[in-house]
Amino acid sequence: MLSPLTLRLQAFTKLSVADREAIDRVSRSSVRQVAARQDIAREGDRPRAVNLILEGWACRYKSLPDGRRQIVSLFIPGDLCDANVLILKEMDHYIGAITAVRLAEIGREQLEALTLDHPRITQALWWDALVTTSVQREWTLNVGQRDAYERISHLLVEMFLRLRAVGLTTGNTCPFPLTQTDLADATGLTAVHVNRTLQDLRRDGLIALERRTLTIPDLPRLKNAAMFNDNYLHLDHEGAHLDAND
Amino acid sequence: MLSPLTLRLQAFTKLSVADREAIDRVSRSSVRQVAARQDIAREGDRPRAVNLILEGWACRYKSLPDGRRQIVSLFIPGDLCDANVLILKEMDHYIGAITAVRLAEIGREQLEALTLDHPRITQALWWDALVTTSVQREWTLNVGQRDAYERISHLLVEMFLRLRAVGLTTGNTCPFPLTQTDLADATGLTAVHVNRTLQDLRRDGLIALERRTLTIPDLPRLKNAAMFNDNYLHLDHEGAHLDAND
DNA sequence: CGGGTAATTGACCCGGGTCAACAGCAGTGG
DNA sequence: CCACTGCTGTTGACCCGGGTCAATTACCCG
Repeated sequence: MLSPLTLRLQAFTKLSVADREAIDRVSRSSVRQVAARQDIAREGDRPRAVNLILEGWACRYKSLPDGRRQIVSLFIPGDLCDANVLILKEMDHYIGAITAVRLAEIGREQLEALTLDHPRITQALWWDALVTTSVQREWTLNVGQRDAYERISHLLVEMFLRLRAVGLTTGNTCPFPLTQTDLADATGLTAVHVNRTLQDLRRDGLIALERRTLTIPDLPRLKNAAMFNDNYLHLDHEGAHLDAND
Repeated sequence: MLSPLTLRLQAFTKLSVADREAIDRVSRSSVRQVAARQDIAREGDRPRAVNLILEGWACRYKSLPDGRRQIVSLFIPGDLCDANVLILKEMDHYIGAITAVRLAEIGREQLEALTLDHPRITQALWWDALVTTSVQREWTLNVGQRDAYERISHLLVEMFLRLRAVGLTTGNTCPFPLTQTDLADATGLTAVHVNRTLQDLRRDGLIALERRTLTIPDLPRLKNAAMFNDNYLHLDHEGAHLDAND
């Protein structure tokens, strides 16, 4: 049973036993529990640590002075919410817990030790950072060009695939704790319209979504509706040439 | 006269003479000229080099199967269009020239040599990558939450500030080579609506824009209209503690 | 001067927003 | 066990920001 972070990084490269143990050690170091709907970090804070999500869902969000709010990223177990990798002086966004969250705070020294001793992990963390940015670009496309039906479909497919990559799906089902208001904030729609669009998706047999559980009866069909191209997730084991030989 | 990249990185940290010379050397290594409106890199390509823009404007864009197109980033002199820093296997987006562009292709070996010998540059490149991602998040917010008037204002302010940081403004004026169609693709609006909104901005005395030249008579007022918060550009010399001591 | 790209305008329409009421359900305390 | 509270989801009526379509009008460049 591998940790979610290990599973995630292995989408890029196979890690050695020593690599995996190092990750496990770091994951157990400084664990923090955050209640649902609480902020994990605030805009204006000085970044203190990289947060590794161990359990639960979180998000990155930004807001405008008049209260409009945009969720710009979602985090699931195995995701690093790089609090800007300790280079930037000040957070320019919030990180908030959606469900109750268990996370590991990885300090600067630990991170440096980890990367110094484990070049494959360093590479894998780079991969992780690049993929995160790539996802952010896809979100810009999503919000900028897709209509409501495509946009919500796209988000659902993305989360399903990301959850599957860390072993958190069961068949064609996965947990989906976002409220319709959250979905609205993530897609740039209103909660009312999200509600109506979800009903359309259900009517068309593309999804079932109830009690915070999402079922996708026919993934290719939903992908199609979303114009989903998974190249931006870079899940195809691209660092194979670096694989540990054990 | 410092190169745009040096100027840009100095927003983060002061570089030593040796650092600057190393950057200059790399900037002169493998220079390529691309005509306006040509692609610099294509989706599906294997990334070959990091492209450093020396002159002209370029953009990163993604498109949907039915032709809808989203410009997700703009590049000006001094910007690195990391072609995924050579870790990812395949480009998930296009890079296109807006004007004629002169760029330097920085290969893997050169990049490694540069960072190995110049730790301050390594830090500065990290800063650059983080800021790029931060800008991407702000674009998601922009397209997701701001209305047309705010959205276009925001883009204009951002580009003005970025140009100013690399010495390419003159007073309250800067070059602005985007067509209204480009602006539309970058903001998720239609060209028709961009046209009408620009007229509103002109009527309100917030901008003058003609012959590819932008003038901002009252920057604070335009910032205000855009709900612009420049924290996401991280231009405040945050790596001061690393400054070269010469 | 001709041809092509970019900007502009008008008429009309629609996806999605707004407002407001209400229903379902979980948790909480008595 | 029940009443209360508050969040989440749902629905209807109506409206508006921005899209669509199509026709002109600059403008640029060879």
